Amino acid sequence: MVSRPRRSVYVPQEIEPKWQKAWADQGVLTAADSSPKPKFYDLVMYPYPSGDLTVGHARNYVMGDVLARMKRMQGFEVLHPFGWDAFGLPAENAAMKRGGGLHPAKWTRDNIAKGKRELKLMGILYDWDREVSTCEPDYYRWTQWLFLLMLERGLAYRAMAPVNWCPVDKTVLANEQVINGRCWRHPDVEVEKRDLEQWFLKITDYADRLLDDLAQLDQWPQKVRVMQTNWIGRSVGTEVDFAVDGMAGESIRIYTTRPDTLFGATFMVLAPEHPLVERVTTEKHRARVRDYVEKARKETEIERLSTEREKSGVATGAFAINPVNGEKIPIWVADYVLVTYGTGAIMAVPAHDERDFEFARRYDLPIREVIAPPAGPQKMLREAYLGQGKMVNSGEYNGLDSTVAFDRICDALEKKGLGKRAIKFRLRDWLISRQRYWGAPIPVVYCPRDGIVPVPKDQLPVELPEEYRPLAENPSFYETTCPKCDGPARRETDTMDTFIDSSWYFLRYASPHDPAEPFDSELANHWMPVDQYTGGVEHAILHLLYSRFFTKVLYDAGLVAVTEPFVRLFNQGMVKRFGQVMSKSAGNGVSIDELAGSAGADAGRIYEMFIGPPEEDVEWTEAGLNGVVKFLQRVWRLVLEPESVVAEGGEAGVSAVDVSVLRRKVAQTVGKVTEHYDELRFNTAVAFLMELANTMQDYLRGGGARDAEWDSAVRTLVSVLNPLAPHACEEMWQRLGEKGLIADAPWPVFDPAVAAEPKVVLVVQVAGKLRDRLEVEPGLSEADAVKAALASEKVRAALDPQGWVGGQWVGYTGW
RNA sequence: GUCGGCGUGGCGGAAUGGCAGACGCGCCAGCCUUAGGAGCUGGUGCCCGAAAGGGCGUGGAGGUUCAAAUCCUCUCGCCGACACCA
Repeated sequence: MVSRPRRSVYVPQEIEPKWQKAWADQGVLTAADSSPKPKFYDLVMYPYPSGDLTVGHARNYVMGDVLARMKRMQGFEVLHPFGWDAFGLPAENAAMKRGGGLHPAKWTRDNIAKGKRELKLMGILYDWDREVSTCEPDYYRWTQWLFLLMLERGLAYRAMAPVNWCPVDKTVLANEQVINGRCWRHPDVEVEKRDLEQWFLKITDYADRLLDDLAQLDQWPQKVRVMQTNWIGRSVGTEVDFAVDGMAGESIRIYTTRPDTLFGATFMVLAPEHPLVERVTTEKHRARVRDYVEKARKETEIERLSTEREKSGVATGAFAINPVNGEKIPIWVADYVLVTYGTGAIMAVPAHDERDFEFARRYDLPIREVIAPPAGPQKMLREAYLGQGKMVNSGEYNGLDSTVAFDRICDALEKKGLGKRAIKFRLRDWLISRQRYWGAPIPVVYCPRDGIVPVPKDQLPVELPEEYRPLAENPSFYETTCPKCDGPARRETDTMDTFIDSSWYFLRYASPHDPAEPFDSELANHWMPVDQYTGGVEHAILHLLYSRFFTKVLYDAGLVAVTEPFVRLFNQGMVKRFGQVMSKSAGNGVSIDELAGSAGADAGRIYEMFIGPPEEDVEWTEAGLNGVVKFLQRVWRLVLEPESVVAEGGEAGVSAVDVSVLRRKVAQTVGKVTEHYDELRFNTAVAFLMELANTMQDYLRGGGARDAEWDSAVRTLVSVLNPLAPHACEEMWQRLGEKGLIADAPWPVFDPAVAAEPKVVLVVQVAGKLRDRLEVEPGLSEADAVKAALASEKVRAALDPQGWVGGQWVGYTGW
């Protein structure tokens, strides 16, 4: 049965396509590079074109769109671009897994087309003229160019690195593709560790700046800044040389953050990969040490780094001399020491380090306390004491505070040339080589005569061959000539990590078609920095750290004027359904087509904003969506058919909303909604709009005239609702007889004088308890307020018999 | 283990030192009816009460304050990140 609307009813399907076309035809969100208006760069993290876009993914795009539309109405020239992180393992894997032999390029481009259509269906406006796709040669040409820039600046280098290797596929795997130590495609094949020469970027050169500049990012979530701080992991300590006993000239350099515990070192530990292991090991211990090192190398990274596991190690038979007291201490090899951090060797102070303590207990090594806790020396050493305290068992330093001894010991070591202060970072250089087809080829050539030769910039891009097959097995790709000597040479067959593609895409948007350079510096400097960057918290470290690194390198190269790319960062929550993150593959996704075909894109947009706080994960429900549909329908009627709102038979007794209340509510709503959109507090912004609609309805019911005041209220409601529900608002705007698009209409101006309440409620508390509420003039003096309060029967009753608390006025609320 | 976040009605949530529960969902009662997955009115934290009114109430226990969901200490629970970085 078809329900028969008696009035013109809001039918989203009839209006949404029409306005989407109008916006596209009029280029509504096309950003002009030269505009007298102030710029606003509104960016959302571009996605992998994985083809499973749902209303869940659309949520953060809607956030960006609401802001873009408001900023535009407020008179900003808004840059709101979109693009595709189209290269990389996810695209390639998906092509292999789901595409049934489909070429990654075809698969990717098809998904881009699908995704683009769906975003338009949601009414999200991007400047599609600026769309970038990282897998296209006119994009990755510049990714390669930037790699060469890194190379020129000494920031790209080759080095041996242990990597995860799948013996069946004959390829390196990303960490994410190693599941329980096995290849994701061959669950019965264990991944091997291999040493391979790989390309790295020297992000560690920028560790200090990446850390220090976090302080400027005061509009980033605290959480992300803390995560980056921890990831960079700056520590202050000392390097100390321990001579190897009986081996003249041989010494082991260690790094410690606690030189004050030097007297407590009772053994030393080398990482299994430490180059001195072979040399210091005595004949008697050689076989056991070799076994141990061999075993350690076979273990996966995950096993090696597990803190759960009991520590293991072997003695080398060698001894070292503690430089502060001449003591002979044994040298061990143990895999709890990492060759990649510090110097790959440590002095072990079991009394004051948990890990050394555990190891000493296991192998029955001595434990000597050298820092006494404030409560005095521990009689029974049951656990390591990590804090500061008075020095004991430390020769001339005894009795000093350990924080003082720290510096004295460092000074003494430096004077004798046995050590020096050092700063270490946890951050490692960025391994960017990927043995994959679907990526930007690293633009270098290996020449037997000239060695590593960069491909000249004017010969870029090094294009991916059409044929989908490993580059290292494709002679027509790798067989080439040396750009220097013209002799036969071999191309690099590794491609770049996709995080490189995404480390600069926000700059390409400034001049996406520039044929001569990655971006036009002048335009980049015009649009940068990004004013609002919205995306998932899963990129808190990787993408955001890499982008910051790239920006700083480009700043140093004089190509951009900013040192930080993103002024304000926002991490939105995920949309769940039936308790699980919404996705097509999980089978709980709501597609954008479904939404547009039922409740409509506008209701979907409002619902995505109203569903909960933007940073929280939220649960999608049909009931919640329905509530928003009803709200939109009510607005529709208020705006277009106010006569239908007043029920037949009059509305006597309806709470009176007179015109001054209406006028005030409208002004207050403008103020609050503007503020809350700006702060991305969309859920409460929607609530304010609902309140306004309720007030307007009450006004009509109470017999309010549909005069100029009403007309103004209606237009204001439509204007401030527009960023959330742009199709419906365009339609209402037109039907109201307004000329032009509401997308181009000016944003209502907040007038605090109109918004001010003529009367306020003075809430009187006595001894912390609410006693009365009085209607008073706003801004009345303290004395008058007290007087008014004391005039209240209820207040006086509360005061008696104890009297006025403290005998004085302390404050009031409800202003 | 370390760091961080979060605990508020039946539900999503609002309030960031000053009226707890805005707004919405759901539910209850009623109205209207073209009988709908529609619209409207009123109610809806808990307890006592016919009502007026009173008491209690933001995971728990203390504390600071005239005043605490909000600040502090401890504690329980859930979630997230990092996890041998010397």
